[in-house]
Amino acid sequence: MDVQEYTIKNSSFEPKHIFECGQCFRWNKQDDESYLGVFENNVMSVKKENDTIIFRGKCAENIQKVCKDYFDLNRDYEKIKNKLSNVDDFLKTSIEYGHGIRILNQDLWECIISFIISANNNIPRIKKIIERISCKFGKKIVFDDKDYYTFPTPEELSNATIQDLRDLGLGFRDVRVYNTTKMILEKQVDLHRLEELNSSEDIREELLKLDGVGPKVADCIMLFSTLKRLDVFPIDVWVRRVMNELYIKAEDETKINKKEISKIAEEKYKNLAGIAQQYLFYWKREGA
DNA sequence: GCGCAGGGGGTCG
DNA sequence: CGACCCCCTGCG
Repeated sequence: MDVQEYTIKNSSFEPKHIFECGQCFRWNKQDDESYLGVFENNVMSVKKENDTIIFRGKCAENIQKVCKDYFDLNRDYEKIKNKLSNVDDFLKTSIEYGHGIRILNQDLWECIISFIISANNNIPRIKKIIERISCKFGKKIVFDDKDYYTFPTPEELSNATIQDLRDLGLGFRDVRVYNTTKMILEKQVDLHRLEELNSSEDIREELLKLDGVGPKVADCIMLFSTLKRLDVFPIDVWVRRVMNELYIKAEDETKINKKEISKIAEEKYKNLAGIAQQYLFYWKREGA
């Protein structure tokens, strides 16, 4: 397909907030402040000019449909923000700071592998590893005379040996990615069935079977992928830090029980805990 | 500038 | 609870 364009006006859409709140790894800021990314079989540029969002890209389907799905455009974030702002002033402040955040509907498989790679790792390196995996095992898409590469399908990634993965810089995560790819390909964990499960607990239980997927990674996968479990509350070092500062105030935050944090999140944020997490995370990491 | 510790979106045994 | 591969970052 050719290059397509689509524009919208939306008060809850800020490219910087969306792409730098830590949910995705393949969007990069360009010189003109736009963001360029590859997702599924699409390459896209997203630019905000005044109050208009301009999407321009090479898409496998109609760009409007692609954007609505991926950017979660049918969800009313104004309503969500109003609701969460009433919880307390901390959250209200963080929402004002990251008012343009949206939780993307990312490909489940890509999310699984990406967050396995994120374990005990830093973001610049995570991004580079994912880029190298895509270049080596994904499919090429040409956009504006430049080459881009899709994230490989399970079949495509199954061509990688453990040594291939090690050479791409995965470190000790090579075996985890290798095993998980195999498990998914052999349907020891069936991703299609996962989409049909109702309770987050049931989904988490399945995801935890995958090598390299622990509680934190499982929660990220559930929140940031098409599984869209907005009720889960991934707890990493940053969230632990901010929750301690705001509510718990323990001397040594590393000693806080995760259950204590989960309980507070559930009580305060209820079924929107995951979105609240993103506002808090972004606020803490970027700003305050 | 360069070299060297410190530590990172956690998970596993 | 310690190790884990790599390398990104900060400081001397």
